[in-house]
Amino acid sequence: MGTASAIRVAALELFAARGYEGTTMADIGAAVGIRGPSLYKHVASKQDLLVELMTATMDGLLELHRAAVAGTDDPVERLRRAVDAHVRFHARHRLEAFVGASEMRSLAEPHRGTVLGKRAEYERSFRRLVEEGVAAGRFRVPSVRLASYAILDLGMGLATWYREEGELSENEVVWQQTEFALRLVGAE
Amino acid sequence: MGTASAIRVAALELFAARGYEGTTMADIGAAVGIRGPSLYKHVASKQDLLVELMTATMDGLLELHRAAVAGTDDPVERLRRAVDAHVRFHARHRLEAFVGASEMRSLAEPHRGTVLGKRAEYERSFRRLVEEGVAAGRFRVPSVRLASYAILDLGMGLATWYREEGELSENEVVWQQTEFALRLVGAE
DNA sequence: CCTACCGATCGGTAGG
DNA sequence: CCTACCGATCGGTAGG
Repeated sequence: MGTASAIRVAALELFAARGYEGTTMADIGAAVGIRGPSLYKHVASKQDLLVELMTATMDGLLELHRAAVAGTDDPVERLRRAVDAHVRFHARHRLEAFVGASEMRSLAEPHRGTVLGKRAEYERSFRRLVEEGVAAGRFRVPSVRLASYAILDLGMGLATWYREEGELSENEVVWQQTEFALRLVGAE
Repeated sequence: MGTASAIRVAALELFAARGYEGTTMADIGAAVGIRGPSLYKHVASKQDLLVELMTATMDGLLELHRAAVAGTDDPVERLRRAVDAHVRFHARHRLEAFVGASEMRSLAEPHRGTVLGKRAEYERSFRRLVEEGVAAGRFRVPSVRLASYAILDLGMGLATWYREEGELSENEVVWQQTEFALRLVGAE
């Protein structure tokens, strides 16, 4: 692993544990065995570390999402695959998801706007999946918007309590959350 | 409204918008029309503002929860009332819930341990409600723990996207989320 | 990759 | 409730 990527990993863990404002460049340097000022040979700034982390996270999530829903036309199966990708991503990238949700305020413009735009696009896509299922008579929900928020919240919440060392394997959690999502929309 | 409570309101809004570390005592003072140092006539420290905010939030949530489940023995109705209280609290106290979830790391010991203990107690109580329903044959869930986490996550997520000015009233959101929770546990 | 350092900012205190 | 100020800390630069 190169120094630059070791720095990114250290920054992610520290941002998650202490927050962006609570993390110093000296902290990040110490985590990879160098002094704070030496970091500037590898990264442009502390803010740049946050920008890269948050945009890469949203890009990765969107890419997985598009691949997941591209394979089939059946509304139930499309939602199932989208939830699978959503939950799996949040289980595998807990820290990224947590930082992404809690450090939006530390992200400067114009990057903040970019990330918010991608997040809105992701939400719209999920809403469309629920709409398709309703239109096809396969889902029954009181509100499409609330149902899609609820499904997204299942995955985001997971990022706060899931632990790799826990008693539940990733596949078990993914399966159960997918089941919850399908129950939630009244899938038939 | 007294100065002390105006200060608490301002601190809550600023902690939610900029984070605890990103908020200065001068910011809080400016929000109530005084200078930073003058705050110390009303509060002990910046940390004390966070401690009061987070403990009061968890105490309020626990109190509402206990009152909600005390009125009936029917498992379905008990869960319905608990979810109602949970969702309503998170709709009415969005900022408190958001700060409570994102600023745990800024809370110093021993208060951090106290708040974590209360949160664990709250989670256990919800888990027990789901267990009761399963034991009575009224719920069908693959995992009691995951189902209760999922229900709790519905309310916590709401704190990030709910807006009082939005198109959905508090009662509508509460009703729909309660419906989602009951679907989630396969209530009969 | 380091030390030395700059300019700015912070929480909190002194003293009125 | 204020100004003046302390001691500490921060992100980033200079210069090697």
